[in-house]
Amino acid sequence: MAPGIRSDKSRANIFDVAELAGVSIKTVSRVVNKEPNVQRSTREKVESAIHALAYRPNAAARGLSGKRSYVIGLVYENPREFSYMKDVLNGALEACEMGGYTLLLRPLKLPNESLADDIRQFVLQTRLDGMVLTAPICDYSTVTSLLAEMKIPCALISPTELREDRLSIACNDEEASASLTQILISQGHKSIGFIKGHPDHSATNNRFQGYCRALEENKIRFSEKMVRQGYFSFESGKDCGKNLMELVNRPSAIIASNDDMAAGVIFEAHEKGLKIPSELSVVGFDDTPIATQIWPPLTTVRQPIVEMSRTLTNLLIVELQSRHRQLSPAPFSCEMVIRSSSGPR
Amino acid sequence: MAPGIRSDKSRANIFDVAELAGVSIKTVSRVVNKEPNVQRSTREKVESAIHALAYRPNAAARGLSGKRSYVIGLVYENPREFSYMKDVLNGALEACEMGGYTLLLRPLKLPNESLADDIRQFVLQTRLDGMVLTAPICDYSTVTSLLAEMKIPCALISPTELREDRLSIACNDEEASASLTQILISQGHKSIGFIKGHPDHSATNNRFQGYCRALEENKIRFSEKMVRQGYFSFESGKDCGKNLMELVNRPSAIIASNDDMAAGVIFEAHEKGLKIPSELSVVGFDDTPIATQIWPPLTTVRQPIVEMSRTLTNLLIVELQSRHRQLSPAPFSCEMVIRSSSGPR
DNA sequence: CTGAAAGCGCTTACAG
DNA sequence: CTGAAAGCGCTTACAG
Repeated sequence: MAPGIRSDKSRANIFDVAELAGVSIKTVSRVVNKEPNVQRSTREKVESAIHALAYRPNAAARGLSGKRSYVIGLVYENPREFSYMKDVLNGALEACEMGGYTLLLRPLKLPNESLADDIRQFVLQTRLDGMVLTAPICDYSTVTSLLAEMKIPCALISPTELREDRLSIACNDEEASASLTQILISQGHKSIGFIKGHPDHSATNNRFQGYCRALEENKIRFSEKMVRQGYFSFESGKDCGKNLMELVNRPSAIIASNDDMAAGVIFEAHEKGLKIPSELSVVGFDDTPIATQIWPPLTTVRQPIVEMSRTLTNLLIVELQSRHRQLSPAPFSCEMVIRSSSGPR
Repeated sequence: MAPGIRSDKSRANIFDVAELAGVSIKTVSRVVNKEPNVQRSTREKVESAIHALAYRPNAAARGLSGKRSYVIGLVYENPREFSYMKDVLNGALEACEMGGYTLLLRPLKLPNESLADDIRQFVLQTRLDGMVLTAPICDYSTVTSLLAEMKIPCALISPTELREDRLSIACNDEEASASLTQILISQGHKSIGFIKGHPDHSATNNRFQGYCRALEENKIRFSEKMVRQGYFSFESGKDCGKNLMELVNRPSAIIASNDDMAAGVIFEAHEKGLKIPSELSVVGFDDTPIATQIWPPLTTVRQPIVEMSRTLTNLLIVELQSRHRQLSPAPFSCEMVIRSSSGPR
């Protein structure tokens, strides 16, 4: 139960706090909004009144009188496999809860001709203060320029292009991919297949580049035949995997650009009776739950998605509150997770 | 671009609409809120003014002056495997979008001593109008009685106890489980292991009862030795599966109460070199993505979760708007999905 | 460092 | 069936 000092109304408002603290409502407002220029003793009086009355500012009143809604939108392509988005969601929720913001979700279907218009409607309807955009939506200039025009600050998760003037976050995909490839090479693999991700995602090219670099550093000749275009889906992994396994000189290892595709490759290997890892090593990216739920468990790369999303959303909140641009953080590091789907050739 | 009739303000408000339609703001309000007692011709004038000005009611103003926030909360236990929640979320989002409501998420950790207090804070902070509760939170009487006391209408997804006075939704788990068991029995299985779900979920007992009934109907003696207590997690499925496989008379088939646990059983069978389905049939429940991403693909039961969640949330919205209790829908039907993880003994 | 006044855009309660 | 007035609980813009 909340302390029941007043019984006539269900909740204390700013006048109640002002009265108890012996100040004006404007001063209460200053304290609540952490504005400077409040005398320490005054601030303390107000804070204790707020505490005594269990006062919580009314979001509707704030939204109506002020120019902000304290709402942040999260726009994403509604995925079949939600593991990645779940982490993005949890990170953003944590940051919003900490910062006193509300998170609103807007799943979208892609491709979508009315994308920009859908997002415009979303902004107008909810009057949100800022927006978190996930890949690949964060790379569509129709979207980003619309939001710039509407003056909605936004924060991008893993965009293709890192720009100084946009809050964004990324991880060192290229390096992680090179390390993963290097591990396989060190285990004696010389013929390594690579399944690319969806072409619209920044991670796709970065991971591919890392693979190429590791081959080069080890003087292994790159071959187009070893590369397939996937789309991050389990099915595409299955198809590409099948294709690679049916090559006359089939690779002894396959790198899939995410775990779902790697699971597809492993599924296909089972179908073909190929033993993993003795006959074929398979590795993925992301360390989503599926990595430990298939057999054998998957060697992969852990990306700190929750932390990235939380950090980015938090920076967006700081930017909204301070009304000053924030610097994007440096790329986050990934971690190799070695399990039994890969091994020496 | 919205039609730019006015250029002094960014958006039309209720006064602009009233002026253009030649009525009072109260009449506009009536039309917007679909109240009866508005003359047809008046309604049409107002509607065309609304359209011409691209008017959208300001949620903050509504929330401040009215007694409703048009916000619905969704409370759930934050799961490691999000497949089920993803469907719940999507169904609820769809219903909210259709009905002009906003959905707010509140993931919680269980067990949680301050559960009721966390939910109270959530309600007070967001001033939500109604709440959707998922299992097992919907069965905690501390939560439901708190919400009743706070007069927050709520809607329960798969509660243990279906009550006339609470909006809730369920599927015919018991029947689906009996059918699934019957399929195995018809294929010649006489020794069938069963892994229960988390004891706090209603589905757990229903699915177990269906299993028992099918055995009985086929005059197969029930044995406690064939039953294990799982917790819906992959790990618990692995442990229980291992346990059952190590019995002197091991079962020829195992029913796991959800897909994640069935995936755990299959993982363990791979570890032990047991062939599926020739040496062991394994079936699950829910038809989540993992069912088709492991090898061999899983025989399971499809529960129309998106549809259930959408239907329930929609009923809650109708209840909130009409302020009249709605009847809970009849249990939804599940569908058998036969894949290759099960087969004749 | 602090406060009095106006106003955000709706709904409620009341009147006719 | 329709409308004029009051007020929801804050913030803004201004004054001191």
